[in-house]
Amino acid sequence: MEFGEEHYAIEYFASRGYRRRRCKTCGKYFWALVDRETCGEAPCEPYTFIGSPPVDKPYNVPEMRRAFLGFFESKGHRVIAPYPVVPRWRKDLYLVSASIVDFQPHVTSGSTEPPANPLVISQPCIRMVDIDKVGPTLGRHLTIFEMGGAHAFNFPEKEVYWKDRTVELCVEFMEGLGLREEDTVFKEGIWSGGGNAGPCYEVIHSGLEVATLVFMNYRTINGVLEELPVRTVDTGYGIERFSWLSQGTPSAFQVIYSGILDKVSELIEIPTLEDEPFIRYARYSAWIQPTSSLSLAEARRKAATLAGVDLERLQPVLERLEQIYKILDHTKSIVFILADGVVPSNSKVGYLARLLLRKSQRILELLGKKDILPELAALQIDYWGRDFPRLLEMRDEILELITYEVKKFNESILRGLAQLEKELAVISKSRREIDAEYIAKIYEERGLTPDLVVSAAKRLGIKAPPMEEVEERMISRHIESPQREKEDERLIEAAQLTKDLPKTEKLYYADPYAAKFTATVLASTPKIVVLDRTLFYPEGGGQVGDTGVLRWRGLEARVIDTQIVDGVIVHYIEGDQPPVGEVVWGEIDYERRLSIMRHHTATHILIGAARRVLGKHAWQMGAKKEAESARLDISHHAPLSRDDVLKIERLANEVVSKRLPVKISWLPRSVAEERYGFTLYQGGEAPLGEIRVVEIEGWDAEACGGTHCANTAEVGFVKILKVERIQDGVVRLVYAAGPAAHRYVSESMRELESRLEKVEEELRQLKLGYSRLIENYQETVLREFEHAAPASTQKLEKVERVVADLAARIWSYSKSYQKEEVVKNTRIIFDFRPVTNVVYFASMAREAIKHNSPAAGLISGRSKTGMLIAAGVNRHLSRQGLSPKGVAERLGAAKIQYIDDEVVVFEVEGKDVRTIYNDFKRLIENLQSSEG
RNA sequence: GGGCCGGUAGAUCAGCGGUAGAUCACCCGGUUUGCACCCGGGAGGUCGCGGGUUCGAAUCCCGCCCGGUCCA
Repeated sequence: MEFGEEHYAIEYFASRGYRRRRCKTCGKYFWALVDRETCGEAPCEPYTFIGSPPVDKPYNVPEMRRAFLGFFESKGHRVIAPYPVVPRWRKDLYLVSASIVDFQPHVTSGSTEPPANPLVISQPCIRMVDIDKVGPTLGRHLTIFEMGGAHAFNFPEKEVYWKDRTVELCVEFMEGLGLREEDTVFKEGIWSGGGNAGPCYEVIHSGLEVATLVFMNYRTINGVLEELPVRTVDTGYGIERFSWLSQGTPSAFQVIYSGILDKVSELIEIPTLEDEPFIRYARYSAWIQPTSSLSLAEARRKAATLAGVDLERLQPVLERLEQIYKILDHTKSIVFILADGVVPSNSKVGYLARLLLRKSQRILELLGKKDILPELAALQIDYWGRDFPRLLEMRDEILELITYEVKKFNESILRGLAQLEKELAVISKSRREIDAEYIAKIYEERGLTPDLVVSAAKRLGIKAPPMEEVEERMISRHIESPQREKEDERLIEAAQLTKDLPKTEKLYYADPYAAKFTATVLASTPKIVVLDRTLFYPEGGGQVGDTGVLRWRGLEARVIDTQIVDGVIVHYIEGDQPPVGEVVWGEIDYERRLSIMRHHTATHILIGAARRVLGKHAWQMGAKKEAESARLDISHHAPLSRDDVLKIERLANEVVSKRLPVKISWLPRSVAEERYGFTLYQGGEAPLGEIRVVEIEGWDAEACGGTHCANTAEVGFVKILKVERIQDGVVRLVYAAGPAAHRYVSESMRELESRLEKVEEELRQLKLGYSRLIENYQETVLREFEHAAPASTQKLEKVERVVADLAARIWSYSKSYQKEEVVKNTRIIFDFRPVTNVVYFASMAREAIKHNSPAAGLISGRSKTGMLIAAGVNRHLSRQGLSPKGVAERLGAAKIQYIDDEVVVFEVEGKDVRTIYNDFKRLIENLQSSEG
């Protein structure tokens, strides 16, 4: 693409006496007041501002920003507050890379009014493309910079200004700084992007490109230029570059970060360079342009040679400085990105945040300062937060995310290194060398940077290829063809049918509670029906399409799904096919729709709750609202704790019970953004035109096209059913609302109950089995015990102890005794045991009465001669006058086998168990009543 | 969204077509009691899930799930 001279030869230049020339070095055309052979842009010429700034006085970045905004404000532009660096209003970009991005595509396409016209903004922009050049080029490349954008949008009915005025304003602004017009060069250029294109001027001063003036007035359709209805003046003034120009320091970083450099140097030593050679080198730094055929080292050497400085002497200090510059730049980018609620992850913008963090952390580790990243970030937040308050608002969250991410990174590296060393140990036995391919593979698989792999290899005495070769290898691995997107076949079919049809009238917005309507059939196939108007909500914004029925002349079609194609709503049907022109009577599945609405409103309630519980970094990453349940994906770095979930659920239900009205309003985009902020775009980019804002007052406001309850109370009840981590940095909540929630809760309770019953039964069986097992063992021991009479007293005592211990265990584990009842205040415990033994029974009785209240125990068993009984009376009970001896007498003991303070074991004859128990019980009852 | 790597005992990992292993942690015994002790013994595994190939699959193939990583 090329634009002829006529696109650049403007009235302004003619009247001022500018001439068009061609640069001897780069061959590009430029316009200038005075005769010159080259365009003047480095590297056609070296920088001339370094060491001798052409601006009246030094400006730091905030000062230059104020000067810029102030100038254009005085020229009738309204100052607009900067937008976030993460463009949630569009999905084709991860980061805002230019000020015009703020107004694309809605304003530049003409579908929305700009917030002001003309307007001026200083927009922080982030570009990752030149990340590897940041540092060595001394500030010409940055990942984050402020683009001073003066924009005018020219509509057919309203012209604001075009090329002449744009150039005039530029010249005037620069002259205000003391930059003489004679030294300024306007280089012809072409700008294109996003299907739009136009001519532009690159504004050069003292070798540096300080601004670009773009005139966006074409779109390219199949390579052919076509005029746009809205012609946009898109100017970008490099705020940092103007500041640099005004101070003439060797590097731009000295200017940009002057406000924090002192504090940074307390954390990490920043070397100083002998001024003279560094200034000379810096003037030629534009020659540092590493490409695939020119390595960074070679580019640096070239600049040093041209500057006539000894690179060998400069290099060690220079390299350290470059690393520090990188850190300064990257940490600023990080805090801006994180301030907009990005959570580092392994995909999309989260990955870019992670990339910056990891690159920074690696450099710090190489510099021996692996712990200071959060502190550096804090310095950046506190400094830039003065001009961008949202950094301060997010301070704690940003630092938390950074600390967490660094921790994860360290773990990942450690894990990777352990693995690598093992592998290398094997390699060292045979080959004793690794190749670039291997190093690249390790980086891709485990994230270990080449320098880590090489140094690990060297420790083991393995040869590694030079870095250049590795870098080349890594670049070449990524030249792969992009994937083609699969289109939904159903939608293709629908698109053909709907191509020439008018947009469907959406009845569901007027009254989301309406269920019945009539409409005329505009098109139909056996599978698809298009009506002139409909109540059926088409799938969109994560809300599923409606189902229902269409009826006419006694015929019927079941609507199984609803979709929208370019504004035309398509009903997918089963059954009869309505002819075109037929008036049909439609009814949506009302209960289903109501449930979906409850789920949709619940989703808005939940995202508000999540942001309050987890932090402002919690953004909606996706959502789906169906009839049975809904799900919401939110960005969050850590797994959700049970407590987090409970809090979110509780907050959500509080909002439900507060009966907050859900208000719907249609607002111009800029008004909505100003009123509600960019959290509007939870659901991603909003369609062009006015924004439909769904607001739960004091809680949540989102751009949303879905159908909602009129009041949060209708949601009824929100229950989170499941929480899962679906991706690094993203957690998913699955939940249900209203009757659907009730169904889930009651079903799961029923299931829980039946499972509990099973478990209890199993436990009972297990205990029984266990006690039976012990008892069997017991029997063996007891037999031995009985036959051991002639053995030594010592041995006998030992066996007795074992028996007593076992009895206690059986008692405490099984607790499966026959009966427990409380008579007045006394607990009576009764058990029957198949195995009889005096010691065993005594222990059992003793266990039975271990309570902090009056308790009596009765253990009985059938012995060879009759019944063996053990009775226990604990001290709480014996205080009331009942002694073991007394019990034995009253129960008719034939022979006392054992007795102590608490327990008595005796034999009885001719009585059954029931009688003995009743006697025992009466004994205690009488005792009580006589006491009372 | 795509590519690559991985998922085997509580932890870290080996095994990669023919009876599931090592180290640490755990339990028992001994030894020691200046401190990642040592010695002997032991318990612990639907080899992520599902399907296929095979006489035979942790191992090969396909699909899914989970984790890591790189890229957009």
